Amino acid sequence: MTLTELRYIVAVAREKHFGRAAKQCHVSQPTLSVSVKKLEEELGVTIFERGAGEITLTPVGEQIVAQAQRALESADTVKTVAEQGKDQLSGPLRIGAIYTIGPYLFPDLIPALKEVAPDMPLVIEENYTSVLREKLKQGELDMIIVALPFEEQGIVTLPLYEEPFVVLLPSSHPLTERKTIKPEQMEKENVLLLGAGHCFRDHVIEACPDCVPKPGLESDLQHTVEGGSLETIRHMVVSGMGITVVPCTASGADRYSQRLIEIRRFTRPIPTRTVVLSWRVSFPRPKVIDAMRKAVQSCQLGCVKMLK
Amino acid sequence: MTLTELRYIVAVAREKHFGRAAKQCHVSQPTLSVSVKKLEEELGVTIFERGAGEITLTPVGEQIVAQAQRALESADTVKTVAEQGKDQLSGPLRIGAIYTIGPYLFPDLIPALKEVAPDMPLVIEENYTSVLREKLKQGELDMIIVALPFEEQGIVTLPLYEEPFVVLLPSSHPLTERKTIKPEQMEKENVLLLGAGHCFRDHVIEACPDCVPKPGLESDLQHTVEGGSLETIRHMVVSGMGITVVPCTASGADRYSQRLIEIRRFTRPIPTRTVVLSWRVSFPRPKVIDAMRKAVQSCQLGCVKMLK
DNA sequence: CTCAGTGATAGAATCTCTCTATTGTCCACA
DNA sequence: TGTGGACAATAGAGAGATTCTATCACTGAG
Repeated sequence: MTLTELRYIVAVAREKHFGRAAKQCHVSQPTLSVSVKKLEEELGVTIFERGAGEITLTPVGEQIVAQAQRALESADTVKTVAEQGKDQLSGPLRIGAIYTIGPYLFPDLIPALKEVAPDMPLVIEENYTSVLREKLKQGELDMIIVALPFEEQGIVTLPLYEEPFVVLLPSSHPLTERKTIKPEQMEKENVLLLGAGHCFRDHVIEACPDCVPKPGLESDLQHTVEGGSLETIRHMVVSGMGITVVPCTASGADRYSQRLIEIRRFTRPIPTRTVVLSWRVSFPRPKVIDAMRKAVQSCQLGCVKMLK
Repeated sequence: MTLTELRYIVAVAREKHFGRAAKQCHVSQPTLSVSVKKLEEELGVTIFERGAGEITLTPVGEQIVAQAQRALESADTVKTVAEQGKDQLSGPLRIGAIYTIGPYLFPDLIPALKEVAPDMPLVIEENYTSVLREKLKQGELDMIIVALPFEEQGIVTLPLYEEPFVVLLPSSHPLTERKTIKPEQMEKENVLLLGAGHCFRDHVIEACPDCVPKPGLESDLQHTVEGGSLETIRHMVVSGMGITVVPCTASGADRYSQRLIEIRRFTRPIPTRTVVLSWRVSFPRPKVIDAMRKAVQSCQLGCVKMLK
């Protein structure tokens, strides 16, 4: 049984005439005759009574044609669904970002995305790079926003922007005297760090190798804030427990009074991280990628340098 | 788009694996790959994301597969409907009979039919041969029961039984003295006849040509009972208005007391009529024909001679 | 770095579908 | 009683689609 055959019997039932039905189906009359007969044989039922005069439907035939119409309708709906869903910007999109990007990017990014793709529901997740990497590969996430280095087979990575790091100091800290800070000047400071797993921890260690104790070495200063977030660390800076380094978007420049916390840029060369967008090579919605790029570029991140 | 393609995508969506899906569909894996791709191209959307690991459904793909399942179900229902309707003895059957048969045959025939085909609704009609003939040809009736002669192109005629004619006399009539009656003995009698159009009128005229006035000839006796039925005529016989000839099944032998009406057989050769069953050669329910024959033969018509 | 697993691709064989041409019936008209 | 027209069925050929086997390309594991 094929959809074509069903179309044929519906046409014959409507026209009660093989010739006219054939014309409507854009096929020849023999084609119709043969197809209808074939279907009748397959079903084991006579659908039409071909008499001298008009063609009539048998009692079974009537039921069959009615059901055939329903089936054709269902099949047509498949096309409709496809047509409606053709818009790649309509299905849900699952985005992930690392902890040190999400809270500072999403508030700008999500409205921007809603602008270019208003019908695309967004599912947001924040996590470690390693977790995001796996979820992306497994198809549990469609796109992730992480920081370089990030290499993965079958994953495409597109640089979005370069983000300078800044130093956060308590207002009373001696270093506030300086306009820009060199990593070496922080050597003796208690530099608060995120826990292991946060890639930004590694970035900071790379930027000021001497600010933190060497692995395995004991230290009386508690540098690492396990399970903490940049926000936690900032609060700790405010309360004088140390200084820290954060990506500029996390500086909270717009949220804190200068009386509590001071922000200082690094002396050139300024340490930065490159924020990238990644997706599976097989991800089949190129328009979504484009929309995402546009949305990121339209974000007012101020301190960052948009790429491309 | 074909039902096969829909089956394929449903299988792939279920198995999330082309190889296993191919096995389930009893085709090779390339067949599936090509078919799915073809459908995707036709619909203009990507249904599956073929990544490194498991195959996943795109948002559109999920909707499409769901709708495809519904379409397949509808198509399957066509088969179910056909299967259920295969029983030729289940659809309604429209039977016609002439006025001089219906009232005497149906009371026996209908219960007999219900016996062999309990699920076949019956639609009954009584009319003149000419009307039944047209309705049969037009497909408004499926089978008719008439008396010979009955010839028609495209119509099959099967003799059912031979029915002798009998004479009905008022109890006081001189002819009641005789055990059997010869047509010539009725020459002077007022023989009551059905109106034109009733084939039985012609049968009687053929049986006793001399009992009725020649066409065009005036007669002081009113022979023809226009618009009447055999029942009307019998009542007229009872009330002494004349005698008549009826088919034996219409003699009412079982319903009238002998004090009111007398029944006499004809002297041999007994005039008879042959009652036949007719249907269009194209009528597609042979089992119904068989059921009808069986039902007629099981009727307790007493006086008639069943054929074959 | 090789091997197993998986989906895509290529080319050939087969099957199916559709077409044109024709036949067979029925019916209307003369 | 033919005769022509309308209509569906049938026959045979050609085109197109489907499916197969064999192979390739890619990924991930040991």
